[in-house]
Amino acid sequence: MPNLTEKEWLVLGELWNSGGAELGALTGALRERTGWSRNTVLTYLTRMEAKGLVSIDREGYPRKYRAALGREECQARARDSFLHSVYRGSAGDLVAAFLKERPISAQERDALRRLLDEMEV
Amino acid sequence: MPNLTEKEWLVLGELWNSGGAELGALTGALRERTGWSRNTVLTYLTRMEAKGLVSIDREGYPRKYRAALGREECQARARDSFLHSVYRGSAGDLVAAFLKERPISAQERDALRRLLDEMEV
DNA sequence: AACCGCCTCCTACAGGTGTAGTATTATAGA
DNA sequence: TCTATAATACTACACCTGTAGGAGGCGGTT
Repeated sequence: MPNLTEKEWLVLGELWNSGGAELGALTGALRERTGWSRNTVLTYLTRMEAKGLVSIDREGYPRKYRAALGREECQARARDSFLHSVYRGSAGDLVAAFLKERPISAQERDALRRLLDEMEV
Repeated sequence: MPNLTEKEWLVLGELWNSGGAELGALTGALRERTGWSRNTVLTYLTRMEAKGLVSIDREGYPRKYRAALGREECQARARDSFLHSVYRGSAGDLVAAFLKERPISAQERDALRRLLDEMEV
């Protein structure tokens, strides 16, 4: 499974949010961010099925389209590829860069501190 | 400038490391990770010049090939795109996911704590 | 039964990416 | 100066991606 494209993340994002949808609903949900025609959405779905990213339930009409992989799993793959391509494997540099650039909330800071403490052990 | 591909990161990585190189040296440096022929490397270089990623110094022969953008700059773009596509903008989630998965060294942990403390202000 | 609107299938097509082969040119060494 | 070798230029080609259009099927409404 190669990396997902930006558009594929959009499609999967809607499928994860909705837990699966029919074409019309999905096209509607994607309209704002993409402006895609129904046919374009359908092309994505069928191509993504061939890649094992989407599963199409062909019982019933209209079909039901679902994400074939979990969000976590896809994120994990994407992290790995990003870490290696962009930061040559240095997770510390990567995390520092994100933290420096994107101010995060106090709660998130605390959560991260707790995370660091747990790692201590 | 669209996102860099994995291979483009490899090419730029060598150019950043070496500070610029001639074709033979670059092909050699990439050989282990890619196995590319000289021609393939050259194709990357000329296409990447067209995209503004590489600058070709045509004074002298052989040419000198250099990265046209800084590593930091490219990483920043990549971070942004990754953050939005994969974590829908939630830097906290993203950082937590990297930390959970990749154990980092004690020094890095301390560095991150200091970073979090600085952010406090 | 006919029609309308959605759904699905099939087809298309341009531009990008990965990976060279071939032809030509420049250079350095014999 | 002739020549092997490296560098460059030009061309190729298959597969992927983005983005549909057209034709026909299905089901609910008159």
